[in-house]
Amino acid sequence: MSDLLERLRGRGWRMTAQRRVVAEVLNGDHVHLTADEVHAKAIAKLPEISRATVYNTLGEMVTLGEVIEVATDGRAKRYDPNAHRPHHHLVCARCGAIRDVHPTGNPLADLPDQERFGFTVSEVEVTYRGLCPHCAAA
Amino acid sequence: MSDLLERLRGRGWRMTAQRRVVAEVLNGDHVHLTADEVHAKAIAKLPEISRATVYNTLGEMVTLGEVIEVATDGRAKRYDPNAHRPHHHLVCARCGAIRDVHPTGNPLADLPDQERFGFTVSEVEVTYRGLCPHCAAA
DNA sequence: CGCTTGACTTAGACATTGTCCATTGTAGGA
DNA sequence: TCCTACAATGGACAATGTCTAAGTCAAGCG
Ligand SMILES: [Mn+2]
Ligand SMILES: [Mn+2]
Ligand SMILES: [Zn+2]
Ligand SMILES: [Zn+2]
Repeated sequence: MSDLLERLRGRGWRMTAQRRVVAEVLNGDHVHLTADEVHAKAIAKLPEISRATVYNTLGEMVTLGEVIEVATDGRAKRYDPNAHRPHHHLVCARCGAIRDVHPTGNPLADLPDQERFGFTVSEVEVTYRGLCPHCAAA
Repeated sequence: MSDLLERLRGRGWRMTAQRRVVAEVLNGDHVHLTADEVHAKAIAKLPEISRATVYNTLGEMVTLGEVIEVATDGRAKRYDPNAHRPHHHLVCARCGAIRDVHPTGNPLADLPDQERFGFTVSEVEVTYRGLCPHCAAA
């Protein structure tokens, strides 16, 4: 079952049906759902779950570092349960499909000092864009 | 004056006071304003300019490739007049300050074939995050 | 077990960001 | 100067996200 759920239990969370369902919906690989997509899938399992609870629960998971917020387009944020293995994203410009990718090399090392403007740089986020096999064929 | 304005004129744009003002507001380096920030600055020069016109004009500039849309946070898109020199971004996680940066190396080359899942990858976008000198001092 | 209580959920109002449309205005050529 | 196609405007609407007041319930305790 859900690793995510186990970790949350271990953090002293009160276990409610709503939180269980949100965690279940987020289970899996290459999962990058918007809050409203999570809500829709959650409703299928627990019809009375509210939008506010989905937003609250996702926000808490992010705060705990168990879920990552990803903003690949200028639209809705996406929620990514793959929080414990650093990775980047490959996005289809046409259909929006998103895959986790693990580039070689360290982009942080590619930013020279004189390009840092005195910033303390701690993090880097890489988004590759292109066409997925299906969209490229069309 | 505005290079941007010159290029737009060259593309056969009808020159209106509104378009002139939007182009003026976007003039400069390291400029990454939201649509509503552009609107606020535009109003200071031309009080009757409407929000819809600012959105329209920005959208047209993006379509023409004279301005880039940047989505560094999950909030409002930002509009970047630096469209003719490829670059990436360095963002202060605290105050939101954004600088253009030019990393060495090519991140596209760092994505191995087996990490491409059959995608045709054409573009890569890198966002560095950290603290600007001012925020790091506080 | 069945209370108690503070944490959780809910519905819906509200905020922000962005899009669309019908109407009015005007830049630029004839 | 006049015409007209293109542009600007205000406001309705849509999508996403935040907040609050009131009701509900998980879980620790007697
Ligand atoms: Mn991911
Ligand atoms: Mn830029
Ligand atoms: Zn696709
Ligand atoms: Zn800062």
